[in-house]
Amino acid sequence: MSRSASGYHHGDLRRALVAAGVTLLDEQPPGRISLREVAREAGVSHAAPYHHFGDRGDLLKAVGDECMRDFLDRQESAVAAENDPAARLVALGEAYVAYAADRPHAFALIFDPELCPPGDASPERAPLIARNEELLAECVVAWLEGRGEALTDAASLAAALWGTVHGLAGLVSEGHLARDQVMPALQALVGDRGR
Amino acid sequence: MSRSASGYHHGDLRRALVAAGVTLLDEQPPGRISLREVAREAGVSHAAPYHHFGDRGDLLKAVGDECMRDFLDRQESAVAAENDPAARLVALGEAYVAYAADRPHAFALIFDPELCPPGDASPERAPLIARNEELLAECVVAWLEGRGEALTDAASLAAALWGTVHGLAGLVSEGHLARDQVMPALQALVGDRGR
DNA sequence: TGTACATCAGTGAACGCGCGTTCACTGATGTAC
DNA sequence: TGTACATCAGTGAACGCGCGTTCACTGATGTAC
Repeated sequence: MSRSASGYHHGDLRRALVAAGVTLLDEQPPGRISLREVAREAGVSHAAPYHHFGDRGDLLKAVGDECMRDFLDRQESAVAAENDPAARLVALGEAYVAYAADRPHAFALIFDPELCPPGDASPERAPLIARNEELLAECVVAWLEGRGEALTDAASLAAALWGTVHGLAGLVSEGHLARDQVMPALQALVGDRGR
Repeated sequence: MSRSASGYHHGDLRRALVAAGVTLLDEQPPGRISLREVAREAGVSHAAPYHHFGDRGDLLKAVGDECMRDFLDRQESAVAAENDPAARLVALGEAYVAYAADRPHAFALIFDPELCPPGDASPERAPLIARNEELLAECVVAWLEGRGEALTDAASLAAALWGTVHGLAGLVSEGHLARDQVMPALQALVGDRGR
């Protein structure tokens, strides 16, 4: 069996390195994670990663892709767990903010314009980004329909609400807002206020 | 005249170093700005800053304070230029986003939890933060009053709208949203939609 | 007005450090015969 | 089944770099007499 569990030499070092990077993000901001430290965490020499990634930037991009996958999965699950359109929208926001609060450095990496420039997303990542925008748009449209409102500004409203959840996520993960202020804030905006 | 224009030795190196730091933020993210580079930019030896700041962190905090001052000033001016409550609120948001778009690295420094931890703001900075939150709260309350709405959730709504402008600012400065999508987004949220 | 002295902002050499990257190598694996 | 060979993932030494910080110093300024 040529591709057994412990595979060629290491098994699947590429995957192990990405996992090590994700682990390191528990403790440190992405800008401070070095290629050498990732290799150390994976139990491998500091030159080994060069057999799987072009350079430090490529490695961190792959780590960012992995985080993005997780981030999107959590939003999908949260939305799927609710039926009412307003509740689905709020659930998406809550999941978005919860990820940033739980994994602030992973969240920072996903949106870091230097390490993960949105301009040239990898072929792995581009569909995840597209799907995330689609998911939000679906939630916003369903919510407007449920309220019997016109869909004229749906796109602008989706942009504004993306801003809201993104900003609340940033403020919480940066320590400017307490996590328990988030739900009331979302409810105040999406709730019955402007019936 | 003992405290003349070119003062003691350098004049006012402390101020010059902060200004140099602000200049460097035009080109580089805060995490990559070194104390040595700031000294170089100010035309002084790399040991000189230690006569004015305890370490690199203190220097960057002072740079962050200066940026915060500028950031707040722009919001104050934008709000003062409008009379209608809704227009004032939108103007605040626009100024907030415009700052992030024009000076993304300065914006990042202001909110960087490592370099400018919100927990221990300097005596210079704390009142600026307080004033900024007050300014936003004033605008939200006036806007609600103008619409004849109750002020019950004013605080939560202010938090949500802070999230919105903060998030739009982040998304624009990180390259996920085009700047010209911001005004329509703000209008869609604050405009007449939910009359 | 002149002189001796104290102050202290800025200098430049030096330190130790971790980093990204390169490179010749090694040795385990898979393949051909 | 056994042997010779090719492949290539991982190694460890080495490189040059910029960094933060320390330290003895220097020299211009301000002050006391």
